[in-house]
Amino acid sequence: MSIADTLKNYYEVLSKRYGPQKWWPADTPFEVMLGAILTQNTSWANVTRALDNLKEAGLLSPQKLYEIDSEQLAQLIKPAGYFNIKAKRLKNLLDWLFQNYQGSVQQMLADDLVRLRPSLLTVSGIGPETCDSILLYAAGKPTFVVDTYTYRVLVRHNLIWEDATYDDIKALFEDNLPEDVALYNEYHALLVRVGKEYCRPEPRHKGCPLEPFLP
DNA sequence: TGCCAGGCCGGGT
DNA sequence: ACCCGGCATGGC
Repeated sequence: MSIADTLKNYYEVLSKRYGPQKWWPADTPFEVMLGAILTQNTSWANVTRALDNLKEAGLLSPQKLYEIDSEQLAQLIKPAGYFNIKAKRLKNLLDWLFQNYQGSVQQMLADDLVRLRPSLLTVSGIGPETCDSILLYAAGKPTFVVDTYTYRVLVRHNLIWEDATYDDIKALFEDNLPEDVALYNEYHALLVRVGKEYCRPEPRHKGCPLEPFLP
């Protein structure tokens, strides 16, 4: 069976087992952007507290966050952890948004993926996963998001070697699936879902069968 | 109680 | 080109 068929079958099995995942959990594209940084190596429950603080303070707008000072921002996002560094990273993102798009999320969303991605990756604090999360879930661009669960699930199925890079894994999906935003959206969410349940950090489960994928 | 969570950076080899 | 320590809160 081809890789394309295998990936398609994985998707079907996961989709039938878990149903629609309804990602990304946010009200606006801008909120997705903030959440993408806040959730770096952090549980989503802690991120929602930080976002609630910002929402209560009436700061869920580019202009407001651009104007607030980093120390004050850090205190508000404290529940998300790494609050000092994440406050700076949010500021870096806002600086980028104002320098390139006059602070307009709508302008940014309208830009092309091929221009947007390299540009966003120059922002300090935005690595490949955060970048692709913003592009897929906020901007609706066809770019596959890879995360630690994606890696673990694929390794467990011997679909990649342990030394596979982010770009290797991203290309595996993009080269073997139709370029479909809705599919990329749901597939990543499902990989996170199954990964949380079955793929604890190695080597604890090394060699264990990944039950949802068994015939 | 320690381990883990929807990573990334910067300095050292 | 890798490798690793640091960053930090909250749940189980």
